[in-house]
Amino acid sequence: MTVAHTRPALHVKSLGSALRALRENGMRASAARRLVIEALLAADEPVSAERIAGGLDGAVPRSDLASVYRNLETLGTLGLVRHLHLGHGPGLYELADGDREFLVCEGCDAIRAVDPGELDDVRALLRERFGFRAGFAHLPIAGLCEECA
Amino acid sequence: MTVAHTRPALHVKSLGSALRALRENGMRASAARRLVIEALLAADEPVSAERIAGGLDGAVPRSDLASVYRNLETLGTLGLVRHLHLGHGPGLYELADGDREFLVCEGCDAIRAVDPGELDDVRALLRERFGFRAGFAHLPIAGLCEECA
DNA sequence: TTGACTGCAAAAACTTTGCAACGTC
DNA sequence: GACGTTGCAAAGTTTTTGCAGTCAA
Repeated sequence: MTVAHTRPALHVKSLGSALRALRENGMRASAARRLVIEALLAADEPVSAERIAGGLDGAVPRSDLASVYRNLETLGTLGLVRHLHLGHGPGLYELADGDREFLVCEGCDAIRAVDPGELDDVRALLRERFGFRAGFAHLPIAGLCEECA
Repeated sequence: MTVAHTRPALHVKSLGSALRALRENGMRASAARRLVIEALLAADEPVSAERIAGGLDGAVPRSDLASVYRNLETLGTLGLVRHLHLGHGPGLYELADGDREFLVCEGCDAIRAVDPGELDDVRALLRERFGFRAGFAHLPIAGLCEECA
């Protein structure tokens, strides 16, 4: 693993483009990796490693959990996959082209996904005040939704 | 555990006030609970359950890890203790009167604590735009600090 | 005296690692 | 053919649970 830790997201649109990105970085386009990418393409929301290995309830073939973790990590360092924590429970993963950011309600656990632009002035305010570049894709904004407040 | 899940923070200033809050809610002021509260008073930063049970390097007596977890949970439902996640690693705990909120840099893992008022207009913006009451004490704002950006 | 609470032990939940066999380049 | 990668098993880390005994009210 000689790949730099932080990379710009690569915006994967298809299995093919992801496999190409792997090969361009000197890694192999193995069957196990194909499966992880297919699962993430099939899921329309962030999913756990366990769920990917389980085949997303039949949407893709089941696979080995340890390999799934290893490949999520590998794909992450390439910038193809992003790791998220929405509340408790296991870590979740999504393709990096899903550029949404998240608000989670700590009252009812509802997750609201918003497009990146919608948080730009929140980001601007934080940058101006603290010199801090905030991102809400890995860690969401936590709080209370309208109903729970 | 018949206590409501969400409560206003109780602002514990001393061991005595915390024990009083326990008794007023029909719970017992046991030695194990005293120890957890003493540890949190002694720590000047969020600490893990493991570290509390370990006695904070001699600052307080060691105690049983399972009981520490149980009591952190209990004190949490009373609003005396808050549970935080700053990055990876174990969950952290602090007294609820430590009302600071956090920014964590995902580049260098630096944690910056800020006073609650400093994020009020970020909060106002989020409330206006999304009807969402954000809080950054349980989950911090993640991003990149000035040096890492 | 009563039953909430404890400490210990065991297990559950999540993730990582070691290693021989395998499959991609 | 070389070696990156896999699948299985085992272990690591963090948190929860069961239970008989203990202690606060």
